[in-house]
Amino acid sequence: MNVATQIDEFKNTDQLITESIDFFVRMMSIMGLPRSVGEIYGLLYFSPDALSMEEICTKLGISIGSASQGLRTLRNLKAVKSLYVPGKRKDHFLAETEFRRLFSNFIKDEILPHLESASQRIRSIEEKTSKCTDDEKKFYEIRIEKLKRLTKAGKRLLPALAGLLKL
Amino acid sequence: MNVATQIDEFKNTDQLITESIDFFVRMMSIMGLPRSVGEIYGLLYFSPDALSMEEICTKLGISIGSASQGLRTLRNLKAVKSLYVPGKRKDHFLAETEFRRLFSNFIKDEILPHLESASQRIRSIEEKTSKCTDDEKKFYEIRIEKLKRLTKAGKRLLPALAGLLKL
DNA sequence: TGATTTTTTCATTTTTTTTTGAAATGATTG
DNA sequence: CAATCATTTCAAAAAAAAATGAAAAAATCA
Repeated sequence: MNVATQIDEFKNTDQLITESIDFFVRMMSIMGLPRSVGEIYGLLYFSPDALSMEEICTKLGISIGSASQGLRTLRNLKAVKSLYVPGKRKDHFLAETEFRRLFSNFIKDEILPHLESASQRIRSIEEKTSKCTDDEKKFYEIRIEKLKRLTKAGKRLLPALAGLLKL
Repeated sequence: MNVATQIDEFKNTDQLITESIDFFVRMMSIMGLPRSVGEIYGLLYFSPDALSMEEICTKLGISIGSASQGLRTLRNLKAVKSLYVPGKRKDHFLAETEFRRLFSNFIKDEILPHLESASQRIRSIEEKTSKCTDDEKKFYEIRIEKLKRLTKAGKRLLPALAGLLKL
């Protein structure tokens, strides 16, 4: 294999990783996660070998602080797992490729808590209608009912959504 | 009705609106929409009468720029409709309370376009594997297949999700 | 245990997003 | 059609979010 071919192949894998990073940066940003989180996951997703935090920093050109925080986020979502590599001291990370689990964790951690507190807030709104006139009450109660149905539907549908992702 | 009662009732409705704004600011922020958009929708959701932009600015203490931009966003999502009020020059706004439509517009406008461009990006990733060795190719192809299934499932499930929201 | 390496934390800086409001544009009225 | 009022636009300011990296903490080794 000559040098030119080596360079070609290097560039090729490199471009593939770049596209992967681009893909996941956008996907994670839809979920409201910072750029660095998408970059790390995108890098790991197409890495055959587990990478250390240092390698992640070097390859992505991000700080150790970002890498540490980003890996924590991904670990919490169960989107990466750390792997013991014999003879090496550093932790090594692999992408968890089951998106179903990733999304169900995202929904559980980031969305459902909001829906829970939403239910409380609706109850608090409901109390505030007690002193209204009957006409006002009627108007408010219809809207409150809609909010209740919305949160109920959300709590029911969102976890089901993750379950449907049989990939 | 004495003054004390009037004040009580004013405060009561006021608190109700405050809670409503709080509710929708959080909900819209899950969808990645700015605070002001949630504020406007929260105010309109519990307003029996259509409000002008000026009234919205005054009641929320936001600038006309924010109100104009926020109303545009909400109009695009079909989350508010403007109403002609006879004898008045200004436009007046009412909340659209069918959440199903609101979410399906959100998915259509904000999520599906990303999924479309994701499909293209996956194709681009696929091309980059052509020069890899067979072993590498095998590894990459499995992951690419997973990405394809993910975007396919997304395109199928997300619109269905909005349809299931029979409120 | 003490020395060395790795990881986390968090105050500070940088970047990005949102808001503001004055000027431009558009709409309505007499 | 000129005058007035309403709305949009957009450059600049303010606020919020994310990234940085040095210091602290934790883990590993000999």
